[in-house]
Formats: sequence, structure tokens, C-alpha cells
Amino acid sequence: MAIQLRPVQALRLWQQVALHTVHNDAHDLTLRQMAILLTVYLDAPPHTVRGLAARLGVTKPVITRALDTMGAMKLVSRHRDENDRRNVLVRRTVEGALYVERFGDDIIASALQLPI
Amino acid sequence: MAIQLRPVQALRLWQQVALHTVHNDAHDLTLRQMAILLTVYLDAPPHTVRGLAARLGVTKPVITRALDTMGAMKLVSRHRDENDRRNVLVRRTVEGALYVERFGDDIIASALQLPI
DNA sequence: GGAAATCGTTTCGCTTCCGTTTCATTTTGT
DNA sequence: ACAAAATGAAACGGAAGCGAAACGATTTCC
Repeated sequence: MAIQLRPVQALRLWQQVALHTVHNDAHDLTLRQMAILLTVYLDAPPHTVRGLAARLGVTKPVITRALDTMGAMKLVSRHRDENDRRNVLVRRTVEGALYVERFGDDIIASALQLPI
Repeated sequence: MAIQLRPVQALRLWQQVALHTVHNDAHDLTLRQMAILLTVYLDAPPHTVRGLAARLGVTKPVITRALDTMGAMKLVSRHRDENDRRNVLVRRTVEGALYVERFGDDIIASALQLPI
């Protein structure tokens, strides 16, 4: 059965997660960075810079910069593709998986407290 | 009945909305700005700079700057409190209400398409 | 083999956001 | 009346992101 949200529930959910993230999250990712992170962790690999740029509808430098930032945070890692050395493959990390998992828990907790 | 999400559903929902927003939204609000906007539109007024700062757990200049930005976008408006002229009251706008409404629709649409 | 295409990165100038501090205005308390 | 407190905005220096263009490294295509 599909997840059906009423408008106030949908907006409340987003508000609560946003408030919680602003309040407690040290990483302070932008929406673009979050979109990249979740795509790397939810979509099937491999993930290339070009592929991520296409998925988000942004230019490649946007991806490169986001990977710089999130790489320094150890949320993702970069590796040369040995089959085609022009490519860079973005891979998950233990820290990133933990971060994404906790973020999902926050969403679930907020959803449970939504008004009926 | 409460809204119950499984981890993959919660994360997929956030990913889809993030991707959609990055792709289509011209405003490009930060997470803090979004938290402020939704609080103004969902919580009961009046909304002061100090109150919003406390709600988000950030300093007042953060709120002031966010209101500058979102005021220029006409998503919120500022008015002196005539009862206590030290206060500034943040109010909703027609444009802002429309923006929030559309954002809610995006969340609902993404939720409907979640895997079971 | 060599030109062309592809891929990710770097550079450039610009804008925006950040935290901290300082300031002007207004209200409160005595 | 007047000092103290409270409120929001402005100033400051620093960090990070943006789009566009240019750049090396690698592969593809004749």
C-alpha cells in the first residue's frame, strides 16, 4: 500500500527533519550534497561524476566540489576506474553509511510523530 | 493511524524530493532557510527573530540574514510590532504560501511513488 | 599512429553564507 | 528621569559555493 500524506503532514515532516538536522547535525550539508549522498547510497553503483551530474541536472564541477567536501568529511570516497581510467568511481564509506542510516532514523521518528 | 516508514522508504523519499528540488527549484534555499520558512508557515504566529533563532537553535544574525534573502524573494515579509516596537514580526506572503504549497505537493507525489 | 572526443579537475571572478562583535532603537525597572 | 536590559540590524573578516571557461589525462575512431 502506497504512502499517502496529507499536505500538512508532508510539510510538517519536512519541517521537523529540517529543524532536527539544523539543530543536531555537525556536517551541515547543502541540499545538493545531500542529493548526491543519498543517490550514492540508494542507487545501484557504479557512480561516476558525469552520471551524478546528469542525475541532479547540474554541471560536473558541482559534483567535483561536493565530492571534495564530502570526501573531507569521509562520507564518500573516490577511486579511479581501472577499466576506463578517465572515470572516477564514487564509493560508499563506513562513516557515510552510518550517517545515512541515522538520517533515515530521524525521518522515521519524525514521521511517527506526525499529526493524524 | 501513524505514518510508518521503513528505512529505505524514508531515505528514498528524501532523495526524490531533494533531486526534484535541485532540478526544478529556482529559489535554492538552504536547509536553514527552509526550516525558517516552514516554521513561519506551519507554526502559529507571531514569529519574531528571537523566537525563530530559539526554535532553530541558531544566532539572531542567522535569522536576520535569512529573512533578508527570503524577503527579497518575497517568500516572507517583515513588519514592526506596534505593541513592542523592538520586535519584528515575520509574516506570510501570497508568494510564500504558494511556494510552500507546491513544495508540499512535491513531497506527497514522491511519497506516493515509494517502493512498498 | 594521430586527430577528435570524453572525463574529471582546476581556475577565474563573483556571490552568499557563516560567527562574532558592535550598534541604534525601544522597553523595563527603580 | 535614567540606568539597565532586550531586540534586531549592520559591520567585519573568513570560508564555501556558484557558473563558465580552460586544462591535462585517457580513450576512441579512422
